[in-house]
Amino acid sequence: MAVGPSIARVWVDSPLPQLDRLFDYRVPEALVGEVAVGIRVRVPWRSAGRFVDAYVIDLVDSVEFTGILSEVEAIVSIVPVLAPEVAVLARRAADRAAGSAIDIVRVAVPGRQARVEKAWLAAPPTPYLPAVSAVVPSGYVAGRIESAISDGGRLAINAIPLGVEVAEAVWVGHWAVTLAAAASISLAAGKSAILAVPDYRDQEQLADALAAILPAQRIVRLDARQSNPDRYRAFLRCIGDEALVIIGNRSVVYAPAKNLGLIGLWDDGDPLHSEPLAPYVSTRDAALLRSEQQGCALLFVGHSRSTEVERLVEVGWVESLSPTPSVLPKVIPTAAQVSGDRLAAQARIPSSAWREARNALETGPVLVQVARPGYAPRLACVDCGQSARCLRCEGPLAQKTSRSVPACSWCGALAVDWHCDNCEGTRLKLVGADRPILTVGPEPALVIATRGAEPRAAGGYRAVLLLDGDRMAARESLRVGEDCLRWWSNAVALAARGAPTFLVGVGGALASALSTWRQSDYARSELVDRRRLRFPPAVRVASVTGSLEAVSKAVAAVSIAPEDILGPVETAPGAVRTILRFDYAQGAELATELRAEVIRNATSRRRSLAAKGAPGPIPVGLRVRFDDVEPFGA
DNA sequence: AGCACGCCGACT
DNA sequence: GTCGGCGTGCTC
Repeated sequence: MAVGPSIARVWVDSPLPQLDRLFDYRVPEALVGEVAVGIRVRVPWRSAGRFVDAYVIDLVDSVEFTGILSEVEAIVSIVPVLAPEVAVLARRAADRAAGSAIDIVRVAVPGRQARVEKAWLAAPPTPYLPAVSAVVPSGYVAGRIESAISDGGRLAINAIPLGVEVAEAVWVGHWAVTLAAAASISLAAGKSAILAVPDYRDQEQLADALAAILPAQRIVRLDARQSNPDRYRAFLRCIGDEALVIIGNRSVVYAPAKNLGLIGLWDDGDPLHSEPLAPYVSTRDAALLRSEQQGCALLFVGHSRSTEVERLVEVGWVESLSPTPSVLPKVIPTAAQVSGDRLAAQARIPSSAWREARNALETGPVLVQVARPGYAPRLACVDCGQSARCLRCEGPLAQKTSRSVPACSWCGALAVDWHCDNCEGTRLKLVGADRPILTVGPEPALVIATRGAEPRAAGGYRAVLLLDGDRMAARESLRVGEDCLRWWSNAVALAARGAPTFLVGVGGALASALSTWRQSDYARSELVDRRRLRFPPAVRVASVTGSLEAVSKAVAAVSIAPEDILGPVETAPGAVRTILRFDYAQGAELATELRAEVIRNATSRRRSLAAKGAPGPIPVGLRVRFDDVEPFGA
């Protein structure tokens, strides 16, 4: 007779903070041996006939709880979707952020799809997968990346700003090749790898780079763009015995990877890596926690360096690695000398840049990066749809405002008497953002793209113009410098080897950091400033939001003194926000105390049902957000 | 969230 | 006496 542990300890699937702990249920005779750690079950809740979903976190023989235990009602699925190490990670990440573990689990585990699950369970257990041979990463000191992966090391890798042809006419950034090679090393050693990228376009590149060196059966995509069945199917593939490389956007960091050997993050400074759902744990922080917990390697790869990673380098947690030999792209800041050409001066483009871009356009694609709103809609011929070009210099036409006469973004010439050079049409229309273009060919083309949405060009662009640098740099934000450097650096990396990039209208430290390609130095000096000003990531911050009474009460209840209490300021009608500024060493304790306040607020808050007739202010709960940089304009 | 428990004002 | 108001507390 099979006897198993008879008590299941579960996390119930509820957003209520006061329920974020283990609840014990007896495993009925009929389910002993079937109820397993990591599976979803259904348990009775509060009163007869009511149930909630729950995850089995532990199976034990005895329990401290002295009341009467209820029994597990039913098994939702026998698949252990919440791996023990992911449960531990969820607990630790939630604790650090004063949030609920189940909120992390909700991000980590996709919804069940019965049909998909049935097919997966019916499939033969782990078909044999082709072996993987390790690919040596190119462009870095021999053995450095390899040893980091085998020793569970942590590196901040400066990516090589070039494109690589990984298959016939398939070009990707060198960064993708580096991460793919790293994954192959891990897989060859029998360990899985998780690679997280900020967005879909990056994921495409990474998938291309991986496909070139790994069997398709070893690659799993797990991202938010997938349909629920696709996502669940991909998720289930991770729960096997074979080492896989799992790629996706931020939630992929919680994938149930078998025998995890490596976590790689591309462009950790991209705001898409920050989680908009409570408890707002960024991919970077989750990766740091998980790599430490599981002893796996951790690679941050980027063309520029975030201040957060630079801080980790300075405290010695992460080691910086630059390409050997160094690769220096040709970046020409053109802040001071504005063109002598009268018309080009109007558009504030130096004539040298203007001339080179024009010449480059004879031989191949040219990229023009513009700031997000304003310029972005392109002008096209009403009749044939071709993009409108300047009659004088072939530059892109744009409208400053909806009322203004279209003008050339390069030479400034007004597009009066314009005609289409394709069909001789004379009318222009604004074309909104049509489907995003991911790639362009090697033939001459003028590509105008908003920052962060630049297509990659086969063989690289012959010239790159960073047109709205001054506009981007003028934004009022704590992170404006590192953001600009990231946007520009990523665009620079799309240029062909030796092709020029012109940074228009920007000077100073930012321009020299870009032209000398020393983003780490910039991050370091930025961090010096943040230390002086006591801004994150030199210090940590947490925001506390809610009604004035709730926030005041919570802040007053904190026993340890943060360095600073800023606010409260009104952020919405009836809601205020206070910011606590504190040292890293205080983080854990502060999180614990604020968490207790959130729970206290949730359990004591009562709506005045008397005011039914009069719709009073919407009652707001107490919300705590750690490392919230939004108040700093990020 | 819901839902039961519990302790004070007008009632068959 | 007791029916029922909704503030308070709990969920294994």
